[in-house]
Amino acid sequence: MRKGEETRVRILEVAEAAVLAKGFGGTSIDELIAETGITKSGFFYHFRDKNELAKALLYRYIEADEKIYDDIFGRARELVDDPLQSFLLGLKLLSELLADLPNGHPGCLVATMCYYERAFDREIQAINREAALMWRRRFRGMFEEITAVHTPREPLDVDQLADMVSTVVEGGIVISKALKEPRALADQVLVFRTLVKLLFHPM
Amino acid sequence: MRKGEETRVRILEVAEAAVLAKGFGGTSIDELIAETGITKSGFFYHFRDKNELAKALLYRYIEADEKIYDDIFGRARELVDDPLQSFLLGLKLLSELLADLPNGHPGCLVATMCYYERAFDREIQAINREAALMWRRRFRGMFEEITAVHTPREPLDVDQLADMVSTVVEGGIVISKALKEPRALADQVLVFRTLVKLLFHPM
DNA sequence: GCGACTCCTGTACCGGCGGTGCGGTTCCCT
DNA sequence: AGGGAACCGCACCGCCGGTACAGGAGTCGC
Repeated sequence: MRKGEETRVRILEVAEAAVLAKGFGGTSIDELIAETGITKSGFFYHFRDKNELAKALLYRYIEADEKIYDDIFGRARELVDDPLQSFLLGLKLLSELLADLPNGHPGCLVATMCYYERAFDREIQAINREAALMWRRRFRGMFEEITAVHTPREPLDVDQLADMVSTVVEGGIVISKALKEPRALADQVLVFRTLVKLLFHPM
Repeated sequence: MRKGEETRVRILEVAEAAVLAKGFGGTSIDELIAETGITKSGFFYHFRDKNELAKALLYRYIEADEKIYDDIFGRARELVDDPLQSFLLGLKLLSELLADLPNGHPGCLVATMCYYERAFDREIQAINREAALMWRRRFRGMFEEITAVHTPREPLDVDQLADMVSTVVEGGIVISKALKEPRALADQVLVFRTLVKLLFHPM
């Protein structure tokens, strides 16, 4: 890794923590450069403006997020053959991972950007939309495999069912933060897991 | 209503729309007073600082939110005797209400404040927590009534089940905003409704 | 060894924003 | 007529995002 790349990553790390804690508008560049140990000029060498910082943060976050899902559900796929059982195991692993976060989930950058909407340019909104669509595609694929083997007790649109995974995670993060109960998120994932299990439970 | 109260409410209305659209940090006081047609001094006559504006916004929002839930689930309770059927009807009515919002759900202020955390004082965090607990109490009451009559096919904690309603709404809002599909929120509520129906479906 | 490029630092400056302070002024209520 | 509620007007502060530009240290190929 080149030296410039190192600095860039360091800025992004500091910025991600700050943005998730205080929101994007609540995070000042002065504060970021103080903690990173560079100057303002240095910051603007790496990012044209705050908007470009947001973009870089989002890309980084989504990439890491995708990797986590790849790992968890990939491992679940290896361990269990049946797509339903594999998905349920994946949710269990996800729940455990979320429960093990020391200070609770730090928050989702996609959600943060959603609640900042008009202050950003269209490109960021497009990235955000693409992230949500990636989640949808991922879980729709799983539900398609499941419905190929198991008949749901009630007919449900696979896209909507897939979105429900994201909904539960995003909603769980909000409720968890509001309640100041870090466990809540992991619990919500488990409740959803039980409901999915019931949906495909043989008559 | 006194004249001062009128102005105060007008500021709050303008502020709520702006905050939900651009986040709290992205909303400037100058912008609020321009749209409200008062001066900066006038604004600070009503609110000591931006923090107090946030508090007033939250109180107002939560009150309106509670009223909506009271109306919807109160009406559902009148129309149907069985607590399960009544709750399912309530979710249906809620879904319809959400689907009829012309530009989609404007966003939840509680969630906005969650993603702004450390920038606010403890009081606001406490109000936020209280809002989430109010939701929990409301829906736990309903699930207790339901479980008194119907046996769930899987044992689930009533608090966690109650939180699931808030989770689906909050998560649905985020996903809906990210996808730029206003329908998504209403659909997620309906998917949740189907899952609850299955949970209490007789064997 | 030289030039070019990367990766910054330093300094100066701008306008917007949150916020303070304080001296009016208008209008309604008693 | 007096007083408080509900503002207006204006001056001022420090922080923040952003611009502009000059310069310097290290690295690389030639």
